[in-house]
Amino acid sequence: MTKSEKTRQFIIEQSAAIMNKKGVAGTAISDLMEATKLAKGGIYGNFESKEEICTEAFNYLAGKIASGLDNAVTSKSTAREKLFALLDYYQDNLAPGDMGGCPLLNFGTEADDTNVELKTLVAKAVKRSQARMTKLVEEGKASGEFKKSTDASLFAIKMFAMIEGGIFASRVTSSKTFMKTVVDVLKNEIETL
Amino acid sequence: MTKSEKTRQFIIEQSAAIMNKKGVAGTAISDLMEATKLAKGGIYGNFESKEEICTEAFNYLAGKIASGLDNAVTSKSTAREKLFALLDYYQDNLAPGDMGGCPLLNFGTEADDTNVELKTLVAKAVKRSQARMTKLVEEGKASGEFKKSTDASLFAIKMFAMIEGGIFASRVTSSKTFMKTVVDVLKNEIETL
DNA sequence: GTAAAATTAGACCGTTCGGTCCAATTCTTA
DNA sequence: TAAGAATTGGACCGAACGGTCTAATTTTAC
Repeated sequence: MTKSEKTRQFIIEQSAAIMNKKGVAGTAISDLMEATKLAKGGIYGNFESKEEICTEAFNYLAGKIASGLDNAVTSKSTAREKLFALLDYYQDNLAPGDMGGCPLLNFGTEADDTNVELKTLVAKAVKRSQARMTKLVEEGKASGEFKKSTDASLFAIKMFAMIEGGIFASRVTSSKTFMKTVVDVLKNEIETL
Repeated sequence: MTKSEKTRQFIIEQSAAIMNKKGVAGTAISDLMEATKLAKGGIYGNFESKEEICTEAFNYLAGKIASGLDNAVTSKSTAREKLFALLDYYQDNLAPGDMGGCPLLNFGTEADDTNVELKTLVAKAVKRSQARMTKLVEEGKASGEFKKSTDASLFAIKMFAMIEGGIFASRVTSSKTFMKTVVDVLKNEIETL
């Protein structure tokens, strides 16, 4: 990894955290200069535009969450445990107030009326998230843990919506109980699949 | 209603639609000047700051939705019908792509790390939304429509999370099927309360 | 170690930002 | 309808915006 590749990655990571909190429009290049301790030339020597930084920042965050989820999930053996671990990951890493919240939600709500390319990127990440959940339920059906009559993708959609809604409500009300309630409800429903 | 009161209200309404779509940070005063056909003095003669416009814009949108929901709900007689009407309202008015989406979600996700006062305002609106749903379920319990064992506020939290998550997913993926699925799931669950 | 290549600092650019201010206009009231 | 009050247009302000460019520095490769 060459020096400038490291610098580029460093800029992406710092920018991602800031943009996830302040939004893309709310983040100025000067914010990134401050966070990275780089001057303007250092930023624009590695990126063509703010747009590019924003795209890479989202991809970085989405990838980080994806691997975090994969990590949490693969350490478990049953489908039930895997779904529980997935829920715990969302609850512990995306809902708390000190984090920026869910990047899908943050970038998605900002982009949906303003930035077609970013919106498309977020839409794909949403579908991947759903697909991951669907797959876990399917696994449970295949292993005999869950009923064959369970509609995996239907439950995945429901679960995804509740998680994102729960993260939103928890963050805006500054209370983790909201997200906890949502996760508990989902865990109870998983037991009946 | 004096002239300037009308102008003020007009500015709020125009600004609300724009800010709900482009976000607060993404909306410039020049956008509001263009939309209202007013010059800068016309705007700042009626408001102290962009912040104030933004606050009023959110209050306007939240109020509009609240009265829209009240309207939809009061036209029905049973609790089941009222909850269905509420769901239909969200599905028809907040999820479609040509609308700006749910203001709670839009203003909330932007404000939660950047604007404490607005965040507080959104949090209150979230609680009112939940309270409305809780009340409807409670009414159903009182009338004998729903089981006495139903946890009204628990179901309200679940419903709220699913609605907001559904709106988000539908908008970012540009497909109404997501929201439709969520609403159908909720309607089925209401039948079992 | 040195020369060439890549990278960065920071002055600079035109534009746009939120906001002020006063003259001109438009409403209000009698 | 005339005088006074309220409202608005638009020039103006300093600051901040995203982005460019070049000279200086740092990496890299030999």
